[in-house]
Amino acid sequence: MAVKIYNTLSRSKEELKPGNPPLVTFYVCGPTVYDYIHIGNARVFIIFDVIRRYLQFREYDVKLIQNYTDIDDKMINRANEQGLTVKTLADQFIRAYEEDVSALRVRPADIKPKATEHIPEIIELVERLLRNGYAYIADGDVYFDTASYPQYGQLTRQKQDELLAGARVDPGEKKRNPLDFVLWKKKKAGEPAWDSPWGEGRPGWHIECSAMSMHYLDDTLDIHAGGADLIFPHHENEIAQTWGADQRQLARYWLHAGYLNIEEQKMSKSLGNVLTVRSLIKEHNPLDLRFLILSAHYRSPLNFSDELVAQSRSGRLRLQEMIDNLLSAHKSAGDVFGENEEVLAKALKGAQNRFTTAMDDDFNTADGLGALFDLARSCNIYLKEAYPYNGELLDQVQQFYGAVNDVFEIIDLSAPESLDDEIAAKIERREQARAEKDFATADQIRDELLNSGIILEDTPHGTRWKRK
RNA sequence: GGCGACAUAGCCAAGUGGUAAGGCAGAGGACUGCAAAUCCUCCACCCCCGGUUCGAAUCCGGGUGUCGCCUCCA
Repeated sequence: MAVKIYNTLSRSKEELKPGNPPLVTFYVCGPTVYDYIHIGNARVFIIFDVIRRYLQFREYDVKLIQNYTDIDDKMINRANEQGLTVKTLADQFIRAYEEDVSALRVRPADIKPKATEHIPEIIELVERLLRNGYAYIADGDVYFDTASYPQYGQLTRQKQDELLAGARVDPGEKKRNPLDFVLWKKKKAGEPAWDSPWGEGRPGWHIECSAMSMHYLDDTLDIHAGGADLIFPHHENEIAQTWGADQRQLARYWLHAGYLNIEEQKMSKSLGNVLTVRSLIKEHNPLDLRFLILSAHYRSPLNFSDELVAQSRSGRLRLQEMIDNLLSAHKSAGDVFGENEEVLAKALKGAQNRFTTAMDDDFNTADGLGALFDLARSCNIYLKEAYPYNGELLDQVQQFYGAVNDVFEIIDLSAPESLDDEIAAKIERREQARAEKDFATADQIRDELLNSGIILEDTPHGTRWKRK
């Protein structure tokens, strides 16, 4: 069995065949750090985080690069608005990005390059493009000459003349052809700039990803990923640049995450419905947000609303509850192995297979979740029917959820904390009262504990507690 | 105008030829001193019309609808 991924370039699912297995080189287009990230951005970073983790689960050695775009028009405009230097703005929002994304349990990339720290590589790449005849200089700007690259449009699946129909040239640009795009932008007054063979200026947006991925990985990338809106022009342009420089493809597999809508509407500033991660994590558990994002296939459009977060939370808590029960069941585990154990062992095996099959098939996280819920039911039945429990089997189930959670990270697997003596004594006293059928006292203690955030649940095998 | 995606129960959603996973919500029941949790049962003629096939949610054709890209955008 192999991992299959949908390649935007071929518009079909392909078996993942990395250039140098078990290494998988993986480049994700990172944020332009001019503002806080929103939930749409978060979807992209979460899903590629999960894909990265799944590849690791499948024992690939993943090397993840994710850049920061810290110089471009948006950066300059925002810095001017706020009276900051571009550098200060970038530092501020790189920090904010890292805080937000870490709250969402997205693990940091292995390499996090910044455009401004790779100007020499960018200049070198532009020079190569000029040398190879894929670019031209126009009054201090350098443009990629799309006419010199007949395959231009391959990722978008559009012929150049078709693309041309909607293209537009900004006043002040000196392109030969509307499809041409800027590689190096001549300095305007008050803008940050670097010296180059073509005079002072700064890199165009698309060139940085090509330059940095070529710098850190001198071979074709295995996977290049980003949001669906990056297909054109960003990724199309990256492909063209890399080919122009080296006559090779930038990446083998192109992955694109679908859009996230807010209440059925596109998120946009004009609609005023941009939801930042920063504000969302104040009211929602980040694990609920992860669960919501994983509940749909990553290429499908996904809607976002408070109701959907609530649905996700209820479902997620069902898994969390089961895990909590599982952890506390260990206390009374033995080593009997009978019919109940057989049933659960079989369910475990089924879930393991189904999870891997689902995820192997272009990262079908929704089906993967289905596998987790099916097993959860089997576990609940086991915990109800079989007693004493089989410790080894419980371990195996727990390990599976641990491994899977290492990919999805939607539940909290930390060992139950211990109670302080005072509370433990209260629980003890309540047990005593219940044994004597003094339910008034028992209920009073339960209420007391509830007020201090402890929920009690009576099971046939003793009383369990959990935090509210 | 060009290119493309999608349409499955109240809601979310999987399922690419063999009589519809899973979750949320809802109804009934079991368990419980009560509660919580849990379990059991119930809840879909897969947008429409044709076609291919022994057999289609799944393939083909034609509709209808929603959305996206072609312009900065995750």
